[in-house]
Amino acid sequence: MPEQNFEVEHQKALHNLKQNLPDNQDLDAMVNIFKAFGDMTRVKIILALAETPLSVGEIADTLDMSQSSISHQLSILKQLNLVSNARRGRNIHYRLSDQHIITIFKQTQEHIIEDENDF
Amino acid sequence: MPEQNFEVEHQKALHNLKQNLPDNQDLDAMVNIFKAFGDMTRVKIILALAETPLSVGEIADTLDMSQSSISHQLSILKQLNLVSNARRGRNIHYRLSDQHIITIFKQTQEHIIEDENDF
DNA sequence: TTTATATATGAATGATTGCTCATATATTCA
DNA sequence: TGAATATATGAGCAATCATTCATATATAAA
Repeated sequence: MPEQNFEVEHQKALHNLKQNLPDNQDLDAMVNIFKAFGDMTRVKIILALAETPLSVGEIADTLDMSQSSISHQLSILKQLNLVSNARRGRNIHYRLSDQHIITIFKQTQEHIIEDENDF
Repeated sequence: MPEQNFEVEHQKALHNLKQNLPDNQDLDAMVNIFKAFGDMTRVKIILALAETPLSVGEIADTLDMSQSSISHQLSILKQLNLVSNARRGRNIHYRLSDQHIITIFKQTQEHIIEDENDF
């Protein structure tokens, strides 16, 4: 009876899930990063910074958005350690903190592409 | 003058960025997926489904949340093709659509872990 | 067919969020 | 030092969102 075997395995997995509920605190950090990625402005900022470090003004100019708006978003990205900044002359240049970010984006693109092929 | 060289390269990159603005339509799909990942309930659902397919009721029970709430969230995940479903007896079982999702989560965990090591 | 069970769905609501506007802070230049 | 420039920040507002509650739908069991 393979059908019953499946059911037994399923019940075991279900029981394990209830015991091993994923830790809220660890997941929180992940959820916050995904929240940061879940906004078009921030994604565009990240993609721009993937090409070259940029000042706040350059980003605002490139994305055709207000300085204030960009500054607000950068402070969110900075708080999450997704970007870092340093003064350069009279500007402040931002850069990506690490390359994982781009890997995550690429991985997501692949999911989307596979999806499109389903039709 | 390496300093000026840097500046020239930077100006080139900046100019390219303005011409090659990332395509809104493509990015939209990505942003929507990240939005889906940017919620604790949905992340927990996904992590649970990574272990085994589950019915709506089983998910609600495992996460200790209302059936309605879980059902609403599942419909969001389904619309994005992140999960699929199929009737099994009197229940409806949900499963992850593809394994990319877990890869993305793991990649994000690695970013977080590297971050913690900075202190 | 009637009843029970599982899931889906729509409206309402409180909370979160992204932008704008005004203004504060900080650094450079004259 | 004083003026100009670049960035940051706080309050306010409209829009989005996650949950709840009530109820509809659909399948299975009796």
